[in-house]
Amino acid sequence: MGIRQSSLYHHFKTKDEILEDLLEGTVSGGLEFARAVAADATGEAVPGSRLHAVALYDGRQLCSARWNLGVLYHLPEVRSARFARFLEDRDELRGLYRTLGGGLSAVGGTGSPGTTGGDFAFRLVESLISLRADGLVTAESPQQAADAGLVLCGLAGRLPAIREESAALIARLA
Amino acid sequence: MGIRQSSLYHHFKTKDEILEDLLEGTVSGGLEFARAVAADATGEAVPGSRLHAVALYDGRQLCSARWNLGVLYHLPEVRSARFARFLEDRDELRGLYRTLGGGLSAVGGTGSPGTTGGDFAFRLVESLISLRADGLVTAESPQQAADAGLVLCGLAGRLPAIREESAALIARLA
DNA sequence: ATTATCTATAGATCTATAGATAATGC
DNA sequence: ATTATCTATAGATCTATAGATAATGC
Repeated sequence: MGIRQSSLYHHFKTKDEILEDLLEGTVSGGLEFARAVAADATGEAVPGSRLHAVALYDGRQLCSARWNLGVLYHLPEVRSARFARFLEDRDELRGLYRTLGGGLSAVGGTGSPGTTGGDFAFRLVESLISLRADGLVTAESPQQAADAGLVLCGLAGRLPAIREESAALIARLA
Repeated sequence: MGIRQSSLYHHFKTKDEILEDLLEGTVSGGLEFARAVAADATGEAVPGSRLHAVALYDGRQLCSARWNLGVLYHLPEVRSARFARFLEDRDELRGLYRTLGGGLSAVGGTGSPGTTGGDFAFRLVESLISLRADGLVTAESPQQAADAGLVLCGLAGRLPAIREESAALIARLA
């Protein structure tokens, strides 16, 4: 038995404040890493390596964190203004996926402005939350999700080189 | 103002029974269609067309249903035995995605037994729930999700033909 | 001395029932 | 006559506070 329910109110004013903290913890690490990758002057030798690194780092975090807190994303109260900070951070992260994905997509055919490969990569990484809730996550799940995201950017052919540079980026910037 | 909270208990015994009904409604249509597609003796002229049809039908349903009830999937009580029926149905649907996907994947390289294209298609379709919760669904979202699933089955090259046969399957079997 | 936990509980909210009232279908 | 809704509310559960007790750091 850990701590009593009421003792939490010594550290937090309200239940929403606890929730905000938990939610923030699910994005802060990934966002910080994504910012570092995007800001890195070295860039990437193989296009897509940076997106892959961000997706892999983020996915690993979602799968290995003590609790599967991504399941909280769908609580109705989360869409209220009180959680603006979390929502903005998650939105910034989505934007970085989009940017690093280069705005291209292997889907959609000709000139559809719609969903980019970066968007799909973001969604595939977040789908690890459901996979984990279903008890289906394996050690390879984050890697496979990141790989799939890159395939949807139309970069299937360069996956081996991308994986290599992605691993190096994580080693250097994480 | 619709109906009073207490009036619901004329139709349902408990709150969990209401929840079970709502959850069931999110899978029953898609599952029924997927069963029909899988059982259809005609088969498919182009591999992947049936998976595409199932994904498209399912995704449209998730995006156009009156309420975005997929957000209920992550409620903690849903993983309890009381909701076995819903969980089994959703699992059967996942299995049909896998079967129709042919067990192949455009990711994973050589001989990894892991995630198949069908699994990814299932996850991409369910990611429409989060997309809708974020207010980002457009008219093309279900089509793009289905297309992306097929790309992850390694069938990007045959997408135009697949789209065509998928549409015909939906027209015939839905 | 300060910070963190505990027990106990007030007040708010949620779930489900009872019984009255309204609507529907022979 | 049966089925569906409503109001009112009992009892359960949840949120947050008060005040006592324990742990920590000078």
